[in-house]
Amino acid sequence: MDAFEAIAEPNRRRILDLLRSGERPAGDLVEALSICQPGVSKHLRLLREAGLVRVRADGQRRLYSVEPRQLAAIEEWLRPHLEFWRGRLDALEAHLDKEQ
Amino acid sequence: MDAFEAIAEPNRRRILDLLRSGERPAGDLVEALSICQPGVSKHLRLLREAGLVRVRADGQRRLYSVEPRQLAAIEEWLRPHLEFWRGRLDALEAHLDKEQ
DNA sequence: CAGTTATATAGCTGATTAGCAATATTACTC
DNA sequence: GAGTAATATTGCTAATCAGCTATATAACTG
Repeated sequence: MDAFEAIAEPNRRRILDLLRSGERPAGDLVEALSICQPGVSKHLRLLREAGLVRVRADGQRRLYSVEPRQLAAIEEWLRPHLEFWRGRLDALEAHLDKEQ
Repeated sequence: MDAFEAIAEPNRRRILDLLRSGERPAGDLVEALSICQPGVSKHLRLLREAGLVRVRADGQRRLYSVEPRQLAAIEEWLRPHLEFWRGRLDALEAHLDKEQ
């Protein structure tokens, strides 16, 4: 699963949101997510395989944290689209200003 | 299907890429995509339902173009993540500078 | 070592989906 | 109106996936 598919699922986006405040044990995420523990574990695995999170062991717990490179890859796809349209909006505004 | 799911599919991202140069008839996209015509048509429908493209009729052809608002919505989810990590990298650099 | 806690995996089910071939629709042309 | 071109819809199949329960693994605690 690539990063685009990984962030298509709301619970996985929520996990990434929760990890924005720093690394957290899997249990924290289970509490926050209203799906069962194995479900969260599976999402974490997919996120890891997509390169979006990292794990390290801390005793019997696993601490997860965001791996930002793949998020940057998504932004790299998105940026040209946004730039193109930002340009269009700017041009429209300039046009309207001119008409006043 | 929401915008996140819509851009999870490579052919749909490719369609959006192709539409960056302006509106195009569906047939152009079929030629570019190496999947069958009904397949492209279905992707276009999903993109439309996700609010990512717009259509207008031109005779027997349908001209598709990008609708940027939903792409902006994706960027809005993404931005805080990128900002957070940009901040971390900046802090790291400052730290390393200080140590020299 | 027995019990407990934290997390992962396996196995299942229902839902969704990407692809195709075939057909329908709509508009244009003669 | 008949034929053709462009696109959409239908109906199918194989694959994927999110969720669950049950079970396994691994680490800590007495």
